[in-house]
Amino acid sequence: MLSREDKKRQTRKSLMDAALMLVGKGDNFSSISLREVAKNAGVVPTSFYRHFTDMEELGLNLVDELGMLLRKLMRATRQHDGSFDGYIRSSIDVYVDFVIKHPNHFHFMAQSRTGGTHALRSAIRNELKFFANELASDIRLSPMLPRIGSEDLDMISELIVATVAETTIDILDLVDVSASYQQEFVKKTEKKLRLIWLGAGAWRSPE
Amino acid sequence: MLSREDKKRQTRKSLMDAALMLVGKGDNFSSISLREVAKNAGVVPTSFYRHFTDMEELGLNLVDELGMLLRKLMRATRQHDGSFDGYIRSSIDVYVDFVIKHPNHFHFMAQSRTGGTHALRSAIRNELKFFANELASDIRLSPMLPRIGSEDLDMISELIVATVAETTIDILDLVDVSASYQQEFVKKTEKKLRLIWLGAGAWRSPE
DNA sequence: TGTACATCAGTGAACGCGCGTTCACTGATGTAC
DNA sequence: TGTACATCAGTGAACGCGCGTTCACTGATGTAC
Repeated sequence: MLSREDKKRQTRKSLMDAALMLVGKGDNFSSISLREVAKNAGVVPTSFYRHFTDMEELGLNLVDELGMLLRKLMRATRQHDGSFDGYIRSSIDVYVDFVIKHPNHFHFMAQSRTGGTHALRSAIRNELKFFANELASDIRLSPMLPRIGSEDLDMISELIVATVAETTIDILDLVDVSASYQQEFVKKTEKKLRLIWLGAGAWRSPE
Repeated sequence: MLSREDKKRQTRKSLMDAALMLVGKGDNFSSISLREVAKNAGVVPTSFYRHFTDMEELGLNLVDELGMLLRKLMRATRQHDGSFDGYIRSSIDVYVDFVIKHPNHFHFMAQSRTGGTHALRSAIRNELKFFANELASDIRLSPMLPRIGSEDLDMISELIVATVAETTIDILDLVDVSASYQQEFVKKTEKKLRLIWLGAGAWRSPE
């Protein structure tokens, strides 16, 4: 038997999942109604208030969930086999699989990053900033770019994260497209990151 | 005296401007109501139907307007003074000024690219594709990257446009920030594009 | 273990409001002669 | 130039609907003794 607390957690999860499902279906998070969310969670509209004060608070909790996913993604990316040549390729493969596995979260992220309330936008910006910082740390600890200054490493990490973010928008629109086209897309993305990496290798920070 | 046709064009413009204004104010285009738009255009809601069948059609016309702006931007960017070293820097300056001058159109673009209806998203994707193609043509006609294959030039142009698009999101959030921070931001953006350009210079297309 | 009471997640009725859309209309502008 | 008619952008009333939010409630779970 579930405790009262467990049941509450479960309903809360249902509400968040219902919102994500509606986003995945094509609705914009900013125009999803509280009543629609409650209905899809199998609960009466007034129950919503037992969990969130409004849709924005639910959204902020979705950003937290997204943050946890991104951390999971980082761990997965770090478990590459050490061969540097395959590093970029395997990272992209991991990333594409990850986005395809959690499309709704990434739809929500892409949407709310540009179209959410101020609080939502800045919460998402923070997550992406964190991601870029982690990437910079990884590079810093590796022997890959020894000559780059710390500030420039941040710049490079931001550039990589931005490129990945742009790619994500395309991946999400790629769902209903042939497998061969998907493969071509992954190849092109790989080229873009290799080119950035080439530029980073040639980059000289001011002394 | 204005002709009936002129007056109609004027009202139509007011409706589109009203929608843009609401987007600039922070509302999401996908949750702006037809009635709100009509009210802000100084017209009764039913008048809306004399001009557009629904908000999506108005949005598609905003994309057309955006397209014209982007063409104007290209022309402005091409009028650089020929010195290559300053090319990237002056392009960025032109771009930042341009976004700051038309913030509402760019807010609309950023928002609807990820959060609009299918038709809106693909209309915007086409505009960006056109922009990238024009950029690729310019590079192709210049002596800047003679060794790059045509397909790879497309890839590089896409990468540049994607970076600019990401930057745009930041510029739009930069409005209420100190001028010195803005300057620092422009410098960082310049570095990113220089790094891509460095990578492109080192890139070797497969024979 | 059993009883009496407290907690509180979820209910259901009700509210006032703005929504998109319909319809018949008005009256200024445009056209034909 | 003047008259008679056609066009059509904009009006205003009306509709049914889903919205967010309030409120008093119910009844299962949890706690104290």
